[in-house]
Order: sequence, then C-alpha cells, then structure tokens
Amino acid sequence: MDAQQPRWLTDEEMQTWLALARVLIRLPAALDDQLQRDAGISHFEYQVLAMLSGAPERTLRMSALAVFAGGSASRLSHVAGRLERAGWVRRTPDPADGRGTLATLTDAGWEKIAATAPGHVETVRALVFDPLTRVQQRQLGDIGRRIARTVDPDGSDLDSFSG
Amino acid sequence: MDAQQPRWLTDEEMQTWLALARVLIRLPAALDDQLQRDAGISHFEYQVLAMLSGAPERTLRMSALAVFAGGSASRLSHVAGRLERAGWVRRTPDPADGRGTLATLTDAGWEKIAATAPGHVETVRALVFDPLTRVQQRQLGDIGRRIARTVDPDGSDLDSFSG
DNA sequence: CGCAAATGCTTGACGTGTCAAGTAGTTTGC
DNA sequence: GCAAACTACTTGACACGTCAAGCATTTGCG
Repeated sequence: MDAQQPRWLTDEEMQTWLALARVLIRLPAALDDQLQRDAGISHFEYQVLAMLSGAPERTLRMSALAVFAGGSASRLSHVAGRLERAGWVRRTPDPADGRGTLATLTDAGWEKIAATAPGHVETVRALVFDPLTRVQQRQLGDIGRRIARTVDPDGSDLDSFSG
Repeated sequence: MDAQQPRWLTDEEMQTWLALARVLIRLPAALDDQLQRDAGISHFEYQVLAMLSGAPERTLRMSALAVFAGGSASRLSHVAGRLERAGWVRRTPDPADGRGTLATLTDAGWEKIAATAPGHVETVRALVFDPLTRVQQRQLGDIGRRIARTVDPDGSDLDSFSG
C-alpha cells in the first residue's frame, strides 16, 4: 500500500494486462447484449434456466441453484420472482424440508432455454474460439484453469453445460 | 436461434469455456473487492483517478476521460460527482469550448491514487501472472489481444498504464 | 448573420444487485 | 419435549449503471 514494492509490471506484462482487462470488460458485456437482444434475458437468468434444464426433474433447491448459477441467495430470490412472473419457473415448498424451496422449469421455460441456447453458444464460439488457433484454444484452457483456481480456490466446478 | 446449429461445443471447448467463464466472473469481482477493501473505491473510480494521474496537467476532458476509463459519459458524470465530493477531482469549464468540462486530479486525489496503485498492481500480479509460467504469460498476451480485437474491434487501446 | 443541427455534459427515473434484517421451519441439547 | 441455535429463503432500503430527456454551447450553411 505504501511506497514502491519490488514488483511493478514490465512492459510486456502491462500489454498483456491491458488486453486481458479489455476482455474482462467487453466479453461479458457482449454476451449479455446478445442474450438481451435475442432473448430479453440477462446472462444470470440464462444460467438459472440452463441449470434447471439440466437438472433431474428440471428441479433444484434454491440454495443449490444459487451456487450453480453463481449468485447469492438473495439475487436468485429476486430473479426467481421475475422468472416466475414470466411463467418460466415455478417455486414450490420442499416437502422433505419445509424451509427449502424447489425451483422447477416449466414447459414454457424449457422452450425458452431451448430456443435461446444455440444462439448463445454460437456467440461464445464466435467471440472466444474462432479468433484462436487450435493450439491457442488448448493453451487458454490451461491458463484459464490456473487463474480460476487462484482467484476462486474453492469454486466447485460450476457444473455441467451452460453456454 | 432455432434448432440445432452445426457448431456445438466439444468437451474440451466446454471445459475451456467453463474455466474462462469462472475467470470472467470472479477476477473482476476479486479486483473490485481488493480496491473496495483497501481504498474504498470501485475499479471504475480507480481507472478514472489513474487516467487523470497519467495525463498532462493531470487534466482531461470528460469525454476523453470516459473513453479512457471505459465507461459512458453518463456513468462518468455520476462518478465525477462523487469523486469531486470526496475532494479528489475538480471540474472546470473548458475555456476553449464552453460545452466541454475539464476534470483535474487534485493533490488529495494524487495522493489517493499513489497510495492505492501499488497494492492494486500487486493483486493483479498475484491473481493473473503468478499462477502462470513465463511462456503462458506470453501466450495469454496474444490470446487476449485476439479476443479483445474480436469483441471490441474499434477499441482504441485504452491507453497508458493503469493497473 | 441567423437558425437548425450537432456536440458535451448533466440529470432523473428506473432496473438490478447487495447487504442487513426478518420470517418460517428444523435441529440440538438438556 | 421445549427452548435456543441454526438453516433456507424472502424482503426492503440503498447504491450504482443505463437510458432517455434536457440544457447550454458551438458549428454548419443558406
């Protein structure tokens, strides 16, 4: 916090960091824009629907869903309210534990995610994989895993598919 | 948008994308947390102060500052209001063009950024560079530039240093 | 010149996330 | 078998970003 530490960034590191920072800002924004434009939902809402679509009975407890979708319980609660109003999700008390709430994907919700996923995956491919050589794609996998492990050590692999 | 397109993701691509998605969510959050904890400012506010600190006369027009800091004019206007209230920035009409506004870093603002930057750079180093080999750091630079160029084609290199 | 269009910035309403509290149900320990 | 502690979720106030006006100034052009 004070004075010059012995580890500033070299020119090359700075160039790398600037490029990465741009990706960190623009890529999520671009993905959100695509979803908003084509489906009228946020990336987090997409994740919620996607996680439910891949779960047994298309149903998950709110607490589990929050972890898989990568958000807080509060955030999920707000979003679930909207998704329920839209008719894509239904919430019912967990019969096995009265405290819990089960979120279930409705048929309309399933159609929504089925209609939305291909376009979203296509966007991911176009923005992330297409600009890279096959070798770089593999390098990015290793690099991403290393940074992810550092930044979020106990981040259970967030699960299954999604896009 | 409809039906199965011919380009889904392979298993390896999916693993790569999951790792990258985790980085995309967690790394900005971690950097924001560090700044909030150690300096009580957001990453965007940091960028604003950093850009001003590197500008001639520690002064930039609001419109230019918005581009360099990577935000909209409106967002910058709100933030500049807060930074001005904190005593770190001063706004004055541009004498050369009555429409314009010049933002200047005050002495207090300079001290703020000088005290904050080393810790922030250290965090970037710890989270991004330390987990990678030297070779991977160079690979990441190339990969980042390619994706950045794709996702934000006319993104003038956002400028100078920052952390 | 003079007025319409363009530019630069600010403002306010709105949506969404966070944080802190609140409610309901369940487990623990005596 | 009951009270205290804990767990699961919801709610409401607040902060911040966006979007659509709005205002002031400048530029373009007949």
